[in-house]
Amino acid sequence: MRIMKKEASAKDRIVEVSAQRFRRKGFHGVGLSEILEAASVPKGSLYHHFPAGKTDLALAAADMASREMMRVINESFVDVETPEDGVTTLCHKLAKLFDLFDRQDGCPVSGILFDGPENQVFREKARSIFDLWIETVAEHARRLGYSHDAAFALAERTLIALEGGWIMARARASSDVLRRVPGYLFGDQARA
Amino acid sequence: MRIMKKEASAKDRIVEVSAQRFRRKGFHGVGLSEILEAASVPKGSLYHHFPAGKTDLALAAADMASREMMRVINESFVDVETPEDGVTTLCHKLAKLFDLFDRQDGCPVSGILFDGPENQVFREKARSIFDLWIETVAEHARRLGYSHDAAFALAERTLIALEGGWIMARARASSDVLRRVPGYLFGDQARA
DNA sequence: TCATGACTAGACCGATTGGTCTAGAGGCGC
DNA sequence: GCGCCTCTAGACCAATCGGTCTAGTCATGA
Repeated sequence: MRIMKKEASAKDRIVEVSAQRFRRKGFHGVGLSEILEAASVPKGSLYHHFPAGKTDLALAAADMASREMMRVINESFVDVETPEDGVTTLCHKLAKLFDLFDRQDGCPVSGILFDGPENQVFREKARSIFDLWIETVAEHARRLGYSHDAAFALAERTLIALEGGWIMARARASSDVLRRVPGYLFGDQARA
Repeated sequence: MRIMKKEASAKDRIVEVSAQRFRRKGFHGVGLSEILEAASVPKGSLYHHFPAGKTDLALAAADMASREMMRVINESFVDVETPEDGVTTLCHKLAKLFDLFDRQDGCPVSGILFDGPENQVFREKARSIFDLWIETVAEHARRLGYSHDAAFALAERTLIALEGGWIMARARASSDVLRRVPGYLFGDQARA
């Protein structure tokens, strides 16, 4: 077993690069050769760490992306007094991240898992990750006083809007629409 | 020039099959061979009608999908008295369509155009199609009494929620969430 | 010090990819 | 009948795909 990781293990490098590339071009849009070259890892290493190949890699990349998203969600709810404030912060954080990645990247989960093989496994993975995100937001809302059902509704509403906003942002190569999401979720300007 | 189209021209068949397959598996997830076989069209015909090959095909498929979406939008606003009613009908129509296609298909535009080549053309196409949809919904809202800005906000809000809801529906292989969208857009249950 | 196992390295493979090219089928105007 | 032109038909191509396999490196534990 390896004791010291010099900088980042080959395994970690592969997963990170994969997540990055999949996010931008989707599962089938990236070849293993591109990933391996960018990660400076030979093919043998890939199949040592991920015996099932590209499929394993995609699942691992999705997991990593999910963990990052969880971190962003939880950070957004630190020191806020209302769920609305937390959700608003979350939207702005994601907008900032979107800008950081050249305004080109989509949601990692949908990018990785929806154009994959017809594989039921991929769909199920996407479902469980989305549910995890929703449940996490909902828990914060409950902690801040929302009822069980209202918290779930707020959380699902939020993630729907974020995913949709993400798509729009990508089409326009602009994060503006993501920043408008809190207004759409909570604003009262909805009436004529 | 051809006078009579027997059933559907080879060109139309290719586009239709392409749109169908791209929706489910994304641009890179489908091979030309699969499309050609399903459409019963030889390779020569494809490159006669679409000299630029798969790229042309994707753009044509996106256009066709967009036209279908426009039809659904316009149908949803026939004989309704408020924009809210139209949007609600639209959500339910899309949910029904989603069920019709085995609960597996994503939004055609994002599926076709986001995992395509890095190509700026694809992104721009996605943008213009989404803008068209939003503007169409907005026009209906204005016709039904909304102010210019309020109509745009409602329309953008709606399409964001629909795109996001579509993703969630796909992950869960269930259209339930799409049917909840109107409640999320207009309901007053948002408070704790 | 040597054997072991984790990991690297990349040559190699068949299959499939998108794309090109030539040949010919068939309807139309003359 | 003839020539034209649109469209069909599919053989063919290089490139790339994901995946396998063998050889070798290297740190570790006995």
